[in-house]
Amino acid sequence: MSKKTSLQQMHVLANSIRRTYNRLRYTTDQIHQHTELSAPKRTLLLDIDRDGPQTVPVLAAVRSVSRQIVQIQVNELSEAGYLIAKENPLHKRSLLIALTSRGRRTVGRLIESENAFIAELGWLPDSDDIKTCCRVLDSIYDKLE
Amino acid sequence: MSKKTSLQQMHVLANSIRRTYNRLRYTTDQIHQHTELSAPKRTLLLDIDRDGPQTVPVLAAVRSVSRQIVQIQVNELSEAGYLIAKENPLHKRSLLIALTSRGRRTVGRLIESENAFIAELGWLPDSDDIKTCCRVLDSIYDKLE
DNA sequence: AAATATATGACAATATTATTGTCAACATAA
DNA sequence: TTATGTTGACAATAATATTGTCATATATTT
Repeated sequence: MSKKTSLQQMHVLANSIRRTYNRLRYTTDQIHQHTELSAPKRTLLLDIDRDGPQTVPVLAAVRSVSRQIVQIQVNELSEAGYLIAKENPLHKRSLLIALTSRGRRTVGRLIESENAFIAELGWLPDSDDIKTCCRVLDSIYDKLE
Repeated sequence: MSKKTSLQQMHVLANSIRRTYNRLRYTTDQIHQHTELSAPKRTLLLDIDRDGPQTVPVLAAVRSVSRQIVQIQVNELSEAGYLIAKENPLHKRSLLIALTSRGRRTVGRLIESENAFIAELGWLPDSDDIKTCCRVLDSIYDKLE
């Protein structure tokens, strides 16, 4: 496989990532239309649910966006009762943003709704292929850090 | 492999897609910082370069966004001399949006810059893995249509 | 310990992206 | 031909995001 061809493959992959991301966002927007949660806010809740309480600057770095916009989203989600700032043993000023019990219940419902949608779709990619896909995407993410 | 586990895998994959997409956008924004082209505009140019002239409604559908915002972006890119509307043999009113020669040169430079970045990075995923990754992402895109 | 540099959260101003809704004119289908 | 749908233009608005500033707390260096 020539280097040129691999480069071309990467452009094709980047395109697939982009359009699949957009369609995923569109589809999940539809699924969660009745909630007050936008795509970035759902992402924040899901990230914190999966990876545990984190500081705002860390959440921003993971998402490759400015810390200011994450701060705003976190503040709004906190006001709405989904998130709460907890003491950070490693840093007295930068608090850990955690899910409230309401936030946890909401994340549970989000995941449930998406699972129901997938079930209705009646299709999933091959399990090993999913693993490969995650591995490739995560390695790209890591290399671009 | 139980159904439950596959569902969980899908959530993990969705997360990998989202964060890799965001990092790709951030990185390419850096690479093309000196140009006047935002990420959505670059995407439009690249899409038209790869798939040929298309109508605004089709470009919007592929991207899962409203036709109005695509119309605006196309109009701005046309004013800037990157795109031009051409007669559509299949539809007298909905014109085909095509690259101008300036647009083609610009796309060439975009791809060149990204290739140079990848070269500097000195790393690419395994070729077969890229193929698998594209296949999985494209099948998800298709199923969610 | 003191001085310096950095990080954080709050706030403001602004830009960009995107949605929704409307309209007139045209195109397509019945 | 008539009915229906599509398209591009325009407007109003919302959401997302960047950039910059500031005061203060934290971390680092001397």
